[in-house]
Amino acid sequence: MTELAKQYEPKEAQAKWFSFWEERGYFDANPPSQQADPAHPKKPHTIMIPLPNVTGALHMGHALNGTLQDLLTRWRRMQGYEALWMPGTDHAGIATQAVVERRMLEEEKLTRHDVGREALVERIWKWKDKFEERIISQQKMLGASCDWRRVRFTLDDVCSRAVRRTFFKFFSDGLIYRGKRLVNWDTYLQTAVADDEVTHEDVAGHFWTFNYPIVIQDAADREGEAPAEPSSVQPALIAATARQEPRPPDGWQPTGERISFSTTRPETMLGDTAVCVHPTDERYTHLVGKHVRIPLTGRVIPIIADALLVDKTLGTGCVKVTPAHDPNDYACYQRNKQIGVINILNPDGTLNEHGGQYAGLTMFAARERVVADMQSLGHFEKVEDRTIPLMHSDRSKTPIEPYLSDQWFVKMDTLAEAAMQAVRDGKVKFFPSRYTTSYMDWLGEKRDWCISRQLWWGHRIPVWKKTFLRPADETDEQKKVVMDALRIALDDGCHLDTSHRELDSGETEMLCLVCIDDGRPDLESRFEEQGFKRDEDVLDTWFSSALWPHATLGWPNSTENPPTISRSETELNPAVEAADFKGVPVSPFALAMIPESVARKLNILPVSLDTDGLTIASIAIKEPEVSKFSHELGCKVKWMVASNEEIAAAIDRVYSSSPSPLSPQPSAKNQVLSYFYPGNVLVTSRDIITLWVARMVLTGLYNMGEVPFRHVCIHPKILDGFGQTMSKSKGNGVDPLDLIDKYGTDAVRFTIASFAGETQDVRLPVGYECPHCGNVIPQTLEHQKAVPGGGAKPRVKCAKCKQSAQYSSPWFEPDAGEPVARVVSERFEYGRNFCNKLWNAARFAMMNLEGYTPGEVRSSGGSPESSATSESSADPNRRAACSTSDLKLEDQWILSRLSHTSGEVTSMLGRYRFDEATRILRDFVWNEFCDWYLEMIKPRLRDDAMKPIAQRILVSVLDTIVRLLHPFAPFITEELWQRLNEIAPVRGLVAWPLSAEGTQATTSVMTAPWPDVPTSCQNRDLERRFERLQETIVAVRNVRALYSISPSTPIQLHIRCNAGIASEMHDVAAQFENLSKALLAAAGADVQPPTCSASFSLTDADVFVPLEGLIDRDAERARNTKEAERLRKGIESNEKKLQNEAFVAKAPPDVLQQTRDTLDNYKNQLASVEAIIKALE
RNA sequence: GGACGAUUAGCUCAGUUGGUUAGAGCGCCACGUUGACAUCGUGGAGGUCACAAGUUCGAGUCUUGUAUCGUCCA
Repeated sequence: MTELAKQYEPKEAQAKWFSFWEERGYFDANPPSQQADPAHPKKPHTIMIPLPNVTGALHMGHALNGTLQDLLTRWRRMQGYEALWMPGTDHAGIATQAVVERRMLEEEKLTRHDVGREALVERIWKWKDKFEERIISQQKMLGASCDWRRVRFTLDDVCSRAVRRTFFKFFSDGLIYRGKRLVNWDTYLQTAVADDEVTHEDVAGHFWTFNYPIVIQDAADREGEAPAEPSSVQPALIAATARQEPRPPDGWQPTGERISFSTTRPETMLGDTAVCVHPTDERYTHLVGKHVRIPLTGRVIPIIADALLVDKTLGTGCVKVTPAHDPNDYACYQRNKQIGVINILNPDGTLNEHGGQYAGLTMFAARERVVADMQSLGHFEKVEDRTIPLMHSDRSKTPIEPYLSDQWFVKMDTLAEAAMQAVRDGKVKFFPSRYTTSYMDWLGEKRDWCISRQLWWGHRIPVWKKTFLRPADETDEQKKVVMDALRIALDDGCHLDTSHRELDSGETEMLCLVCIDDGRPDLESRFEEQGFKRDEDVLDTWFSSALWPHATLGWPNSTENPPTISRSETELNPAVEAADFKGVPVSPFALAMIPESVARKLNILPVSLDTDGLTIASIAIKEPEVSKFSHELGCKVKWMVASNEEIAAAIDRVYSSSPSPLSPQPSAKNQVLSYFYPGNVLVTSRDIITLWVARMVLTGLYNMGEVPFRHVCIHPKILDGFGQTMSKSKGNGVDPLDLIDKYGTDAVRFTIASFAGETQDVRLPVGYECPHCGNVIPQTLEHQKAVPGGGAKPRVKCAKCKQSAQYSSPWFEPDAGEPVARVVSERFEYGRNFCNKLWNAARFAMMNLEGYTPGEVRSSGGSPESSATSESSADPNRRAACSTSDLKLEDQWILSRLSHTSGEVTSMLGRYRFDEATRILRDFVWNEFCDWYLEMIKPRLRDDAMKPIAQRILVSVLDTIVRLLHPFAPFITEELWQRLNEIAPVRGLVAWPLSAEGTQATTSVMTAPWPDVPTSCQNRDLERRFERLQETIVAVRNVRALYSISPSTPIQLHIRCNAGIASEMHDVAAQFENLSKALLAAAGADVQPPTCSASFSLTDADVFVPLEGLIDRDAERARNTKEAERLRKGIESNEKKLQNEAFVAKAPPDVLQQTRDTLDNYKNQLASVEAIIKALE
């Protein structure tokens, strides 16, 4: 047994234990047939990770989210559940494609159209591989106990099948339709983006007022005839230049009257199809039904009345209507279809041919020309400044254009209703419950879900289409061709949908849409041979994430378990030679965290894990790979040449050990799906309740007939020090690895868990640590925003050492070789200090376990049979039973508190009150176990006769603390568990055994049972007596502090109290000496205060400390006078209450009694204090 | 514009069905280090519970309004 270091070294523990757990398969969760005892399967516990995007690295939000899930998973695993935490990542359609496209443009000046669909997708896959590995390695550094064999990706084969089948089911059930809709068009990415993917920003803009001339048809020519309806598109009328006002169509003459309207987007007038007024607006009623001419195009459009679109009190009371480019106008069009729709926009955001002379211009350029031209034509009235809400794409950060296009939709009415009902029925519960509202409100709108995206990265829509032109006089031969084409559709694996449209020519256009099910490539080629073309669009990324809870478990495959990655697959590539490698020293922590797949790819070999007291381990690595390696792991490596012998030995060692492949598990049933579905709890943040949670419930019910999880735990968000949400665009993100590096994983996890209550979001002020002097420089908004301008990287200045340094920022990589001020946050010292306290408490315990013998403690009067075993008779300290009467006050007290604590922690975890659980544990360990129990047993540990029982209680309590803390701080607890196993492999007390199996400690704390300390250990009365002891000792310490009496100077104690208390005081007299160097000189009712003593009045006792020559009578009198004042105030307020008849009449009896008791206590204490004051005069 | 939440010590946050003198961590002040731990110990100072009205014997807690901040949805 080596003595523990004085300080906990997180990196050593982290390096050792993660691979220890993973190699032994502790993270694996298996269906019953693969469990140790298939006849008595464990209960499943399932958590599906909220899949992170492969867009980039993890941030604090992920760290919080992951910590809580791992905590729950480890806790349930210890409780005996087969606990699955399913890992994986999301392809994140738009986000990822946008990142890759942007980078490609910046670095190679290439657009996606330059490289083509296939090449772009290939590039994105490479990006995905890189970030998926990085994300997984980050999660492992956090200690994530996911079943890593089951890691899924939303675009992998398993998930793809689920997507394909779901789409097919939706399609066959008529829940998917294709329609023209006004969508949010991202002109940069050239795709529709969902409402949820746009942000609203107020920007400075203008509000122009123009007018259109009223025109009527030439009365002379058209008398008595209804005016010809102008066709909606009249390109022929578009003039070559706006300087010359285009001629109106034949027969339309201006009346000289004009109608004024205001707009923030003048360029859209090119797509106007009407002018609209309020039906009750008397200023305009005479104009309704008449027409205006758009000066720039000459097009004639009607004046209509619509009560919903127009607010007659705003502006001129008249608005232009551009159905193709404004959501409200589009809604108006749907009520007034006769006005038609003109789309003036190309997908890239430039004007199309309907823009006439403005075609090819961007919307912004067109706006300037339109305003100028309207002005020169005399139709401009005025312009004013105004802030206008402008939608921006969350992905490309460019302005959104409302745009009319063909999209795919899912009908939401019945699906949403089922998802709402599940919550109403209590099948899904939110924690905290208030989040139910946002879920219900959003689903209640039942807005159809636009699922198509014009992207290349994603699940391609499995619909093939072909248009057939069917002449009005269709011949049999023609009909046969069509029917032959369709006949092949009569198959199980596909579903046909047709729609017809009459053309002006009299022909019928028949659009055939064929959706083909998963696993039918034969059908795909048959349709393609018939000239059917697959839809170009891909699905909204939320479509696949909505299926996550069942797709990852292998649905729709009902006959086989989903494939897992066998650990043997991650063996190194044997085609290597020693000469290829160089040794690189890294921390063993980093080494242990190298993802296996990276190790394989980069040919990394662990040369040595022996630390030899240094935090250095070596790996062998191919030289050209070093920079890549450094980048992949986000850690810095220094060169150190390992000897060839060392490397050769490492290669031998690695390759001579034969891999042990997991045997494949054929099964006629997908047990994984049936066993682990539905999940228990989803842990997520509130901003995706609608986008993701609601949709998972919906698809789970639709595909599985069962909700995907019972509980939804919504945790707070971590904000920066200024109360802003952390985001890339704000530059205020914090990399959890910076914090882990500085404080250790356990400290970060424990602190993070302490944030997770149910009330509100939490602020995390951070600073930069000066690399020169270690001083912390608080982060400012300027630091967050600073980006390198012209090459020079921004720097922080240290107020202490006056030097400056580059700092970690999401905006830039600091220059190589530069000292970097990393992000730190004092708040994590909470967790770090606690870990250190725990470490040292355990260190102390283990230093005092010399000669420990396992033993039993029975309740008083318990059967002594086990003490009759052969070995116990020889040595009374060995396996000897002792009864609770042999236990000291402090032993019984700590067991009582431990029972209370373990019960509370379990209860709080069940309610997802992580903050409360950490607080309870910290208070117990620090304020009770360390501050009182350990201090009180020190004398006994030095006494061979007293030692055995103290050691047994100490081991049991420490053992329980380690187990209770394991889900919060896995690494330190494993380290302590292993150390404890060396010195005390058998632990536990009979009254409360380690587990049903016995008292032998498990090989890992991960697999130890969750503590269930019997409530019979609790003793409220004893705790109260203990509190009196504590109070007295605190009072004595108080005296010492007041009179600056050094702790080594012995003092005397005279206690005036009743006989019962006096007897107790004598029982614990040794503790007065131990804890406060105070000798109990006298205790009893007749104790007289010694002259010149400092005095304290406690609830049931008066304490006197004789201080001959030390006492400052004035100070003592002042202090006691102050105390008397305080008591008088208390007496006054309580008397006032009791004099209040209404209070006496209405307050409940217990409150009344409590008030009376308090008053009595105050009065007694005041009497004592007054006596003390008198004695001082 | 709607919904939800927040406002408590210098900072970051707890505070249960209304009921003693409103708590914690950090920071601050004083004292202390041969003995598990200075990432420590002992003691202390520090709050009109955002504001206003109401309900109640009694309000940090319940109601209404105001202000400020945040998030989500329009």
